[in-house]
Amino acid sequence: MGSHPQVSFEPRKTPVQARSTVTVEAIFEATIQVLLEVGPDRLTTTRVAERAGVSVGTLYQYFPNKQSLLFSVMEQHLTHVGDAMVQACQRNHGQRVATMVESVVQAFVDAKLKRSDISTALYATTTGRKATALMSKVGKRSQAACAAMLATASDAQFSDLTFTTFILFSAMGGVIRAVLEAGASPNMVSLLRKQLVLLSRSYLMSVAEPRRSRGLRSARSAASF
Amino acid sequence: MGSHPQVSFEPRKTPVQARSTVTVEAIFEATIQVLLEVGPDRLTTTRVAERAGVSVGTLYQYFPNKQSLLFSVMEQHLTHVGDAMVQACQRNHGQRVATMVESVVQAFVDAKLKRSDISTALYATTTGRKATALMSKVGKRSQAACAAMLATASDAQFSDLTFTTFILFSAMGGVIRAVLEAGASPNMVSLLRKQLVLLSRSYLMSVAEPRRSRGLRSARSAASF
Amino acid sequence: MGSHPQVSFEPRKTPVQARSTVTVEAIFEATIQVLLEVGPDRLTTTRVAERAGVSVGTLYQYFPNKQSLLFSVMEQHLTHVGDAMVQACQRNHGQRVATMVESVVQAFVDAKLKRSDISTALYATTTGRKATALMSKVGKRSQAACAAMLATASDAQFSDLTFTTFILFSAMGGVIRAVLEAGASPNMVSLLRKQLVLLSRSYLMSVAEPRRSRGLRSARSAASF
Amino acid sequence: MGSHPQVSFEPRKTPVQARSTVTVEAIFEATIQVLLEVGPDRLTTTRVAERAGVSVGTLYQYFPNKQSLLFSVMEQHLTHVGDAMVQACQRNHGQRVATMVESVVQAFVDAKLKRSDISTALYATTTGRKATALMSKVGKRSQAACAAMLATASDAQFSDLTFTTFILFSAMGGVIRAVLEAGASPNMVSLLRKQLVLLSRSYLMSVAEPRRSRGLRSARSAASF
DNA sequence: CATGAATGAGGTTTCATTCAT
DNA sequence: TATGAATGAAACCTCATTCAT
Repeated sequence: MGSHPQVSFEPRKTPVQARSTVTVEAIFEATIQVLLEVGPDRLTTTRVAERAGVSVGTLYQYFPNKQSLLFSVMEQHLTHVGDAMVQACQRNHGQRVATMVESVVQAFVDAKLKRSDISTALYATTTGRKATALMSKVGKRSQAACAAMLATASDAQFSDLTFTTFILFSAMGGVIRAVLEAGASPNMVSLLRKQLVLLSRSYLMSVAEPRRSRGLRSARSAASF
Repeated sequence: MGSHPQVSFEPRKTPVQARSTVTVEAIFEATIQVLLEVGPDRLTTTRVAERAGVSVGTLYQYFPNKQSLLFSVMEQHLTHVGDAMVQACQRNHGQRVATMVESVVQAFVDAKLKRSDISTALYATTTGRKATALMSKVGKRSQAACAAMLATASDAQFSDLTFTTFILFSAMGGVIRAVLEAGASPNMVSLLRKQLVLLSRSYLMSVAEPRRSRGLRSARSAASF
Repeated sequence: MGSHPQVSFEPRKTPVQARSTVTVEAIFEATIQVLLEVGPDRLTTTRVAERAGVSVGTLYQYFPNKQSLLFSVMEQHLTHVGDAMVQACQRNHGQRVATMVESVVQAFVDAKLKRSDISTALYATTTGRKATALMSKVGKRSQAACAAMLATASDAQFSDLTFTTFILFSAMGGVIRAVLEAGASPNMVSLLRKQLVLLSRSYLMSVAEPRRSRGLRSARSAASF
Repeated sequence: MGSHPQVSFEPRKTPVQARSTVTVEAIFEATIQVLLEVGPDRLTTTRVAERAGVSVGTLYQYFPNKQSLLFSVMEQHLTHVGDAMVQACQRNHGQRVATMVESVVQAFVDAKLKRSDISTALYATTTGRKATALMSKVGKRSQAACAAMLATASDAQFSDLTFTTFILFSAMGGVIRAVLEAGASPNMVSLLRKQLVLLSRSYLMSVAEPRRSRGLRSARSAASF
């Protein structure tokens, strides 16, 4: 069956000089704006260039084709989100599960909402093998960091963290997406945080085994909520 | 910000005659196939018609434009899934939460996986306000049915079921999507079912209040998993 | 080293219906005209379509790309010329060399000059591997026919006809090309014919061995220099 | 009919300084290479500059536009070939026709094959009035030199040398071109030389009148067929 | 003088949609 | 009603050329 073949993709030149960096940044920003304003179907390279205040030619100096532009924008955003997640996870090694969950959810929601326009714009762009692969790759990185963190939980232990974090992140991702697509109002957001914490914590606890080594009361009973 | 203006949309004629139904069905099927084979960007009405074994002209007899075709395909699929969900919910009024969860997850996974090709194909098409609106609308129907069901749970009661089911379905949707995009292998699927049950049950229990009226053991302690 | 990669090439649909044939013919003719008027560098598909009185879209229904259009025009012309040559050769089996030469030169000059505009136009298009390959292929056919004919000459025999006819045709081709590019006036043309006959006949006789079976004076000794 | 208008053309500055000469030479060489690697359609000034190890700007210091670059490359090559021919002709005044032919063919083949890559590359560039005119002009010079030489032949005399040499050179040119395009193998080349000698000599003898003053056997009667 | 980022006109190609047959 | 040839607006992308640094 099909595989939606696509083309090269590597950005054409890495902008080293100051002017170039500015240009590329403007193009990125313009892409988001156009995406939000007219939608992905009617996003044209000309429109993006126009909005960025450069000529099409300039755009094509940095991106070999339209796909690569969209891909780069996506990559940048996902990398930002991923970085935030990884850091949050690293900061919480050794904590109790509840604390971990709190931090990770916090980081996730913050990262997504900081530029919620970008997140929203990109949902419409998640097309094609490359995009899926990228999302998956970046997802894996966060999940791995999270798994590493959870392995150090002081009050629980897990048997298949790779799969568990995959489920966890997919679920969180689905929820955030739905909320953003519904148009997130501020108080919706605070509700969102709470629910994501509940969702994540209860799921993790339900798949956890109590940590026996400490000879204390079962971690499970500790999570007596 | 923008609003991605789109065009008319209603299917052009209701296929009452037998032949029409066959034709429309062939067009639907062809759409899915083309979507999977060449991707949404390169899906053309001509290609779909060709694959369906009719001429473009004929296609345009049943759908006023390309968008309406895609919209109809999506609608049909989502309606199928929605129906399955609603029925599953109706069948489980008055049951215990655990039973409800089991049934709903079962119905959801079955519906999505029965034609997982369609689900996958459509993820690539979820574009534009209309599509989002449709998804939201169909989602609401299922969520409402689910909420109605949960309200009758014999062992728990919930305070904000509208919001709770929204979160629940978003989470399940996110997980299924991730699994399908990762390429669902059969044993991945059975794992999926179990995890979705865990995820859903633990979340619901964590937001439930025990049903006091029946004077029985607290529902919460019942969820002692 | 390089190979000037090119793309597909097969004409897109074979025009079976009357209308289509007319359209394709118009496009061919328009191509020649544009080629002659503005030269190959400034030949654009839009211009060709315009001149042919159809829309660009129509042009692209029959030719997948610009190259394929030019290629087809070339192919048609070369095939015509080739056919003429082959027929001339077949008509002269068993004749004396002088007669053969006369006929072949006649056919060659006639074919090239009948639509000298096309010949001229195409010289500017002989670019890329495919084009060279086509010329070579069509050339080989004529050369083979000529070789077959010469093998039956009543007054001479040849040892390496493949190579001999290759040289012969290359030489004739070079001369015709030069004359056309110089802008062939009518009396230039009649001179051309005579010189080509001289050139061809003297070359052939100089590489011929006398046909011994007839027991007459050796043709070779006649070519004493 | 059309006239393929083109632009200015004179190289922008005569490279007197040593560095300039080196640069220009590098650009010439790069042009050939690019021509051979990607073909004339995809030859870009940027690519040539890159390959030459200079910036586009620099290239434009020496050539006012792309055409002029190609023209210059062609001119240089044709001038080389032409010089070689003229010298060969001058060295053979007063010789017998057979000797003359031998020398001229030798010079021609050597000149073309010394840088057969250039010859091949340029076949793809022979486009536009200017180019044709240049070829014609350089051709005329060689032909004139050859005519002058033939006029001094010790064993034959010719009535219309201008036309005769035109035919002769066109024929030789056609043959060399065909051989180069077929991909000249070394032993093909040696065959080529012999055949060109045969072709040229027999043609010249067939159009020659015997030189009566020397009272020898008539060359014409030898061409008895 | 050299550089190479920026320009933007213009070329190629696609594809939703119509309409005469 | 079905067909599919024709349409042409509009998208993508290239590349000769300039000019500020």
